[in-house]
Amino acid sequence: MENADIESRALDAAERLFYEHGVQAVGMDRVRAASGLSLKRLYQHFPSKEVMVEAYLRRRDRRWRAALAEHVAHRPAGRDRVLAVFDWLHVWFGEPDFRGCAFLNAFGEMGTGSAAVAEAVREHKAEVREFLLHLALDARTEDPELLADQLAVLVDGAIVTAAVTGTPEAAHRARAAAEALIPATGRPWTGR
Amino acid sequence: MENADIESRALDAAERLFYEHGVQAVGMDRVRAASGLSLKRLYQHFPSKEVMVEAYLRRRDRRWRAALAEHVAHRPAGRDRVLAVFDWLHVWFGEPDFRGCAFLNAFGEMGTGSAAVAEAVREHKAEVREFLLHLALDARTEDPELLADQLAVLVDGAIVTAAVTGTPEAAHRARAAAEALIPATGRPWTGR
DNA sequence: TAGCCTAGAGAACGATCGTTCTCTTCGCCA
DNA sequence: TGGCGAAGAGAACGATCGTTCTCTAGGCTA
Repeated sequence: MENADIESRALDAAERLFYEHGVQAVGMDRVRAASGLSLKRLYQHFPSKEVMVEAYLRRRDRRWRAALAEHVAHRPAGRDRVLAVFDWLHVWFGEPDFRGCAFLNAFGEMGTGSAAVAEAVREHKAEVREFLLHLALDARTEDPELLADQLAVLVDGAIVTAAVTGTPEAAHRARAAAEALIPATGRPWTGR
Repeated sequence: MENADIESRALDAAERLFYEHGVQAVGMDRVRAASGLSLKRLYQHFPSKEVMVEAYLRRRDRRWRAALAEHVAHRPAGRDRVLAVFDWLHVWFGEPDFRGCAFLNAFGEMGTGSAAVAEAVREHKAEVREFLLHLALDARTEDPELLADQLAVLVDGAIVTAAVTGTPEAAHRARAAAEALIPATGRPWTGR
């Protein structure tokens, strides 16, 4: 078996378990059972649980942002594309295994205990904010930096609200708020 | 020693430890050492760790909402009072021991593992949303229910963003977003 | 003062944690 | 075919988890 296959299998199991139950609640033996790999092999590729958690978060970050980017790319650049972020969130919130933000959950658990995990979470949030900044720039808004920060707050707020309430409605509320933050000119990308 | 004193001492230690390090990362023996109480006494008042965690969350909920309400009560009812919520958040975010939302952190850790904890978190968020609804009603806004939902999203978004970034700036961004959501009439509470 | 009852501290329990080690099995090359 | 090296499963390690139990010390009553 290839190294990449092994790591993929391990992270598939780790992601499912860590995301559903939390990191601390899942032991390495449970990852072993779910992945079908031996403990020895797991520790060959991830020298400690902390490394595995970090790898889980970094892979999820790439996939999560890629899925979001892929979704909004289908809309024309500008205001619509910004709002499409919240449509994508709404779909995600409705998935049966949705359990909030994996990064915020991990940060809450291990933020003070693991610098590596905390850094991975910070980087994820910074990347998302960067992505939102690009959308804000494309929409030719007055203050793209401010809008990016505000969108980031709305996105995270919607995620945690949806997780706690158990309904995807927060995405619609956040979308409506975002609409109020973006000047609704007819063709915002042409300048004025 | 009175029962109330014992529970207070226990919860003081539990709150400090659980909030700083997370619930799962802190053992009962650590609560015992920090509180100066015996393990036996702790279990007399809290028959299990889960009960203690729930008590910690419920007491923190009361104090947190009381502190917020006390702060905004100093502003005149209406738009200013809504925005004062974010000023209070900014002060909170700047405190050295700020580590995000105790409820969201606990929910991420034990949301699927403890129904009692999950319920306490849901109730806290519902109470906060109810408080925001009262502010929205006092501000005579067009759609108070929608505004309350949006403010709740902004509040939670600001909290988690401040926790991850380590700066209180998110409160200002959320406040600016809230300003855009509230029609800036001269005296909004008079109707129009 | 003698005996009893409560409550204290913390040792100990079984389970499980992250991690390591042993022991067996299997495939490869001379 | 016989011997060797790598890799498999899972037992075992010490630590720590939540929880319970033991043992001792002290205050109250007769």
